[in-house]
Amino acid sequence: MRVRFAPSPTGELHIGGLRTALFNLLFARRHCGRAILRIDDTDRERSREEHLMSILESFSWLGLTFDEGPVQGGPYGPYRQSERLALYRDVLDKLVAEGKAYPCYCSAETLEASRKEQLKAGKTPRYAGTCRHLTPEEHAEKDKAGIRPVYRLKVDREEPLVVHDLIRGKVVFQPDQLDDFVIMKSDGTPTYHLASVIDDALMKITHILRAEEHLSNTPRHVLLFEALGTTPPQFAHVPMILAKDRSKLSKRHGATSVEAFRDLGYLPEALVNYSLLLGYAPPDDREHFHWEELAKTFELDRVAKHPAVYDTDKLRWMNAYYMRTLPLERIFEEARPFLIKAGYVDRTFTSDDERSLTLRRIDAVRERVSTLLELVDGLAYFYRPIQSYDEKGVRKHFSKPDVAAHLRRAARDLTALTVWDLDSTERVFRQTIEDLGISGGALIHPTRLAISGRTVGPGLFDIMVLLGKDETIKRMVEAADWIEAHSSGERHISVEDDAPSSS
RNA sequence: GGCCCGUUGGUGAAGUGGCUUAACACACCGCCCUUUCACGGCGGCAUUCAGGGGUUCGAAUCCCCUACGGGUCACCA
Repeated sequence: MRVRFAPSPTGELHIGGLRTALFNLLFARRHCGRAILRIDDTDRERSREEHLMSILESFSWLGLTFDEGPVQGGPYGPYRQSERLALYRDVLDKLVAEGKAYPCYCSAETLEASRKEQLKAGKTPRYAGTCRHLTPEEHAEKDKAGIRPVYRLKVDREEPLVVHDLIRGKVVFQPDQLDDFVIMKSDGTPTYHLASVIDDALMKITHILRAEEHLSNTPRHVLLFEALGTTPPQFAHVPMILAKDRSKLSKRHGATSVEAFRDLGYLPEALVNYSLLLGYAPPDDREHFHWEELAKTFELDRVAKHPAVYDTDKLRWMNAYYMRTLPLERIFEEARPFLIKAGYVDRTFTSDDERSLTLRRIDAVRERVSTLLELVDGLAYFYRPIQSYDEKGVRKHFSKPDVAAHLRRAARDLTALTVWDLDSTERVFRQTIEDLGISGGALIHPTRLAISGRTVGPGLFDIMVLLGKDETIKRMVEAADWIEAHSSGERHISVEDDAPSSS
């Protein structure tokens, strides 16, 4: 059992491509077969080396590996079609010699005109077969005139062509829909149809799992396999992925490639796991799993026939799950480039202490964010002075009469501490609250705002410990200064007091 | 326009003739937990399976038609 995923390097790895690749990998694992990665780069104009690199990098980042492919090689290489061009020529020559293919000199304009006409008449555009019966003399004449021909496959099918799709069931195509299609372009490179079929045959592919957009191409491929004297493999066409408005997912909908989601701070585990939930229903209610785990029970008949809408809300939820459950080191590894970019950490840590402190800070913040980008944001106040205090927080927590004094008092009490940990900070802080005779919230909330600038975040004492004694006290005093500086003049804002006030 | 595929809630979906007064998850709305946020827990959210006809004792599940959505008709893959 052999399957292949065959992207063309004309762009980054698309989110739909990822899922198709995943299904191939799953299917191969399930049946102890081999998964092949093949690069279909016969389009000289649009194929780019950088895109190939980007696709390979995406797979490696996702932790997905194929059994054979351009990087690891294999017995059926090379795995880039651009390196197999001679092969296709040989096959074409053979087809021509056998009378199964012929050169066509029709101009693009003529063909286009004919196509338009047929379309207008409500018919399926088909090639008229003009060049089919050209004599050798006429060939020579055209060649001499410098016309570079394309080659077409001679199609004489009269019976309906039936495809037994493993996902869709029986699909019938009528012979009047088929025509002599182009298999070799005038520049000597094969069309997708030719190259793909030759390689699938040569690479002994047994099952083709690909996107639904290829369903209509399948009859052509079956015809080619037959012309080659090979039995066609089995086909399975997976449904497409749509955007929220039910149209085809495109750039205007935001991120559509693996790379783009990576830049937005999504984790490979989440991207892969979520992709698997689209158009596929695991046998049980579990939603979190590694793809290799799902492979154990993977069945094509559980793949949906209808397209699915990509729901980034659910992706976020999935990502948040992995943010808080993956090993801390894993999160750190993925967060690192983001932290460096933000300037919070160096490429190389100056000390182990600094590294472990960063790890602890990440651990405190990660369970309340959904993406790595949000993680970086949630870490900001540990690495940067406070830019501003949350506005709503100021109204709510900085406007009460004695806050500044309370903050100073708490700062002073904390200064006495020699051991700066969770227990001691909380003990002293609670004592201050008691001494002041106020409610816990009346001091906790202003302090949180003072040292983080925010009203939300990890537990207050966690923040204190992770921020360090000096910085904590400094920020409390600064906040007290700030409050006093901003409370002069008209300061009769009556604030809705939800915390029971002092006695 | 021809051909092909599809249609269960805002979204992903379970469901393959009676066990369904349609699972589960995301989102949303309440409540609880909590110094905040998040996590977690509990509850609410489709009188109905695009619409209409049939078949059947019985249909979301089988058949037909209509509507809608998508794919494809390239010297792109």
